[in-house]
Amino acid sequence: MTVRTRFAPSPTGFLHIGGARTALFSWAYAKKHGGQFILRIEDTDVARSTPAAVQAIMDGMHWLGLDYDEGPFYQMQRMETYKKVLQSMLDAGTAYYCYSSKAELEALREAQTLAGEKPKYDGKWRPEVGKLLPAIPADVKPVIRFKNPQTGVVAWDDLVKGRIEIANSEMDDLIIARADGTPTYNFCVVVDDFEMGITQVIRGDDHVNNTPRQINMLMALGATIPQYAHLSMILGGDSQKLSKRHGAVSVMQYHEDGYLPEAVLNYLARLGWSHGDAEIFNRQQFCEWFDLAHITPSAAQFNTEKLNWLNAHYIKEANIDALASDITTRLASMSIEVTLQPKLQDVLGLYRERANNLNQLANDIVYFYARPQANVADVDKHLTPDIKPILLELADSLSTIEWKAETIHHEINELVTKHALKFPKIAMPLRVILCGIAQSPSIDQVMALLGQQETLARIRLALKA
RNA sequence: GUCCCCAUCGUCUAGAGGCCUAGGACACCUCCCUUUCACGGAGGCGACCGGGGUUCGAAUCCCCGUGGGGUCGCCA
Repeated sequence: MTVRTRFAPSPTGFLHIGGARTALFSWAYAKKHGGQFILRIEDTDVARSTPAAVQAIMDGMHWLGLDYDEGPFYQMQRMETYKKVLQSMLDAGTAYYCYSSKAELEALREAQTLAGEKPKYDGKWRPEVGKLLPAIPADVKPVIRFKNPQTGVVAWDDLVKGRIEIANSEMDDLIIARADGTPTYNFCVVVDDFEMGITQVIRGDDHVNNTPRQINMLMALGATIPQYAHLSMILGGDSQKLSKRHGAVSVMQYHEDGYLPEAVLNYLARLGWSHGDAEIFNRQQFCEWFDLAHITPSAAQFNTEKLNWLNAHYIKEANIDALASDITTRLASMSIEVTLQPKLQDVLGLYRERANNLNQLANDIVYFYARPQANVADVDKHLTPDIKPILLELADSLSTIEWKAETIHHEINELVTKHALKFPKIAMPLRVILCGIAQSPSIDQVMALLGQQETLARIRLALKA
């Protein structure tokens, strides 16, 4: 049987880190087994679903490179199917109409909670042999409930958590169609997973409690039960649950924040899954290695430091032209236009090893394309009066040499020797003048890239002030 | 409260009864490299939640406790 997995988000917001990981694992599992990965949009909550959210989810998946083989399927476009199945269950007696009103149900719940009981539907309208049902109230539109078995247990071997058993007595008859006739989540999932031939349901931990109900419905429909794998949740850096209100951000936010998709993907893969001591692996390698057996059943805390480390790695590895293109965009958003000289690729060659973030990288190299505002503290510390004449001397000698890092280095060394100084005594003020701050790569290489004319101009301008 | 799930360094994790004096990675600390800051290299610090069992032997299996989380919607 070919593997078929799905990612089934509800379009009520962006694709956040937890959803992205669920999608990633489902996708990888399908890839690993040569199967199909299906995208299904669960939009039956009409009030909260938006097209913008659908787009945001697809954007996030695209950025991470999670392509789907089928879909997107929209549940709202599958109403006919659901209605048909609903009717068949009604006919088969595995579902029934319930005329308890919302208010009635609410009162029931309240009373049960007050009595310290687990809130459950009381089965008022559940048909039983020999049971007399109440008179149908004229003013209530009925919902449809699934007739859940009342005895025995539902069990499945969760691919992540192992065997899970839940007693049917713990469950009540859930509503599968609202009073307006529209089907509800648990029902749609069951019908879709069945009809789409899903073989492995890989989803969040929060669905564990839905699983026995879904299995019961699947059985009522005579369907084969898929395998289930429940992924534990991702916690924020403060070990608190990630939610819209607390720390959950769109995966696209990571793009904006200067992360490479390769880094985010690698990081997410390693969060709750492992392959021995492997830490760094690309998309393809991950697909080859991925298995459900090595997923951790416990929750994992998000750690930005490690993401940064991976990001640094992928920045070093990135194709230089692709990197240049990305950085050009980021510089443009700072109103910095990249000129032909110095060549951005060369500048990045000098700087990429020092960066763990694309925004930081862009920010660090701005001075190549715009004269920097020198940091005052650095000026005071390094551009001391005694060094100014020597720098002027340097500017003069530099004006006649062949412009290469080696020759520049040679000239500085000459001066260092002549005045019996240490190299940094000259290098540091040069950094301040040329870069605006006292930290930079090798100063001769910086000068070589910056160009003779611009370098000398900046030095002379600074000394005049 | 109910039911369900989870529990190894600060964090992510390896670990399928002896290979564990518990391994790797991030972070942190020290040293080296060095022209500053990074990068890189070499070291270091640092954990099996507690208690009972089972076993010749338990991080690993079982039970209890504790702690954390999820769930109990005409939301998904």
